[in-house]
This record gives sequence, structure tokens and C-alpha cells, in this order.
Amino acid sequence: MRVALFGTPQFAVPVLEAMIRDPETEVAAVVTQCDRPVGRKAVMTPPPIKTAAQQYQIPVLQIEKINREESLEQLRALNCDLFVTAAYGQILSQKLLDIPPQGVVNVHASLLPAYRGASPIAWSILCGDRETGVTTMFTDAGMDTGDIILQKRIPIEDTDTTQTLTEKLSLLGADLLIETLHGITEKTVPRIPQDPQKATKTPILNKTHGKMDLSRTFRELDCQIRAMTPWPGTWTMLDGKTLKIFEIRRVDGSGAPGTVLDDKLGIACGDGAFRPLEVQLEGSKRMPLDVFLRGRKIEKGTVLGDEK
RNA sequence: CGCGGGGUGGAGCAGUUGGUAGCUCGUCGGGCUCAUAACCCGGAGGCCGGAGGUUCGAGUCCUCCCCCCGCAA
Repeated sequence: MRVALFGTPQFAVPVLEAMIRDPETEVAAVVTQCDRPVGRKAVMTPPPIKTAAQQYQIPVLQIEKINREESLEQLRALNCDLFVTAAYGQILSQKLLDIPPQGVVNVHASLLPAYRGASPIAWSILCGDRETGVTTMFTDAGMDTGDIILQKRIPIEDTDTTQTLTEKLSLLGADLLIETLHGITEKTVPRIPQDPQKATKTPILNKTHGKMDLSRTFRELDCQIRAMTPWPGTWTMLDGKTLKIFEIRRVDGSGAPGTVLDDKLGIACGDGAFRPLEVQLEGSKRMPLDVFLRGRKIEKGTVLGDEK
């Protein structure tokens, strides 16, 4: 089967590699977003999947607006049986979806119909779920609303972050996609409509999702930190400056949320207290707590979280 | 020139109105101890990011440059 893969971030790379390994699949091209300026210095950076595709000598199409007529022409010219999407980043129009005779299959990093949308992995951690998974589905014009083909589940560990879980799910998704492609060839795959009643939609993350509400429980804060790793990070305020907090451990004690309880930055939250293992103050580097405290004394009774 | 914070012994920081550089940790030596990442005593280690300038004298003031970080993208 001749297939084009639409994808952009690292999540799509294992999917590409699995397709290349699969003898029954011919990867006609990788379609991805244009290079974007990244970081403080705005260095133009190619999407991860572009780099990978080039290593395997797969043609790369970087298309600014995918639904334009001229873009559709390029896609028709590929003569594919099927398109696969994996974290591509643009919504496909019905006209585009009609191009490949076998349809368009999407790999989505959640157990649909839960967590449709842009950042399912982070939200499943943020919500405190103990389990998640990947879904393959026939893409339709809506946002992750198409009929479900196959699903695989995995547990969310207490140590998982969006970063670690993304890695796991992309490998799982790669396997599931190959299974799905084989099933499509053999016409043995199911096609299960989603139950709209059970659907939830996740908004794309932004920096405000990283703001800590110190009156929340330890579990909630811990999930938030792991969900916002590696981006956008989690933070509170110390003395008018943002203080990023990277990992927390529960400690004894209690008090008004945000209050510093000891001389080692034990901080009261909604149901007890925690201590950050690593912090980064605005204008400074990220560092382990003990190193941070060596140069800065934070008085017992200081209250974090006040914006000044 | 997007806005802002910062570059001080190995690490993190302090350095008052410009007048011979300090703190915590680490490190080295010694002591105490059954013992220790604990405690006590002592030592080594800094051209204070770089280049100019002001001054009798600059970590501290002015100018330019380099680098790091937060915000914004």
C-alpha cells in the first residue's frame, strides 16, 4: 500500500519509522509544517519528522496551507492509496480527505472519544488519570471525531510526565498503526462510531496552564507539574518574581496555602505540604533545591504565589 | 536594536552613599567520635564577563561589546 504520512513533532517519528520498516507499506512522502523560528535566538528549525525523513531518503513536502487547491494538487500527484496523520498540526478539509481511495487514518494519543484535540497526553496526566492509550481512527472533517478503528491501553505511572508518556505512546501508536494498515488491506478492521456523549475536548496548552494554585492538593499539583513537563513548565511567585518548580515531594506540615513552613522551602498546599526538588528563579538558572538555598535564605512564613 | 533580570574563588549568593572582597556549600589538612553527608579548628583557591572612560582611588559611576536567564513569540 502506498501511503503518505502527515506529521510534525517527535511523536510522529516512530510512526514513520514503523511504516518504513513494514514491508507492506510504501512511504511515498512525508507532509509536514514549514520550518519555524525556535527559541530566544529565533533559529529556523525544521520539524523533527523532516529531519528523520531526510535520513531515510523519503521526499518531504512542507506546505504552508494544506487545504489550498494548489496543495491538493501536490497531494493528488503522490498517487497514494491512503494518508496517515500523526500530530500533523493542520485541520484537513473534506476535499483533501477525499483524495486517497482508502481514506485517511489518524493516530491519536488518547482513548477516544476522551481527550479529542491538541494536547491529549498532558490533559490525561493533568486530570489524574491512571490509564491512557492510543487510538487509530478514520479521519473526518471534525476534530478527532472520526470512527474508531483500534485502541491500545497503557497505565500512567506516578512518575510519568508528558515527555515520557509521549515517548511511550508514540511507540505504541506506531505498532497500532501498522496493525491498522494491515487490517485495512485485509478488510478486517472494525469501524466504531464515537459516542459523542462521552467525548471531551482538550484545549492547546499555553503558559497560564503552568500557574500553580497552591490551595490545591498535593496530588493535583504533582499531576500539573508532570503534565506541564517539558512545556510550559509550572510556576508560582516568590517576591514578585516567577519561580519555576520542576518536581515536588510530599513533606510533613500544614498551613495556609503557599506559606513556607521551614528553612528548606517546605510549602503548604491544600492538603499538607510539599518541597520542590528543583527550582528556577526568574533571571537565574535551573538548579537543585539545596544549591538554590545556599545562596538565598527564604524566611519561614514567607508566602509564595502572591503576584506583586 | 522587542521588554526585563543577571554575569564576584569549584557551586549558589552578599557586597551599604566608590576607599585594599565576604557568606553558605564544596575542597584540602587537623581534631572529636564506635561511626558519619554530623560537629569543632585551620588552610588553599577571585586579574569581581571583556574593552575603554571618569577618579587620588571602581566589584561599586559612564560608554561599547560578549554570554546566560525570565517574559514575549
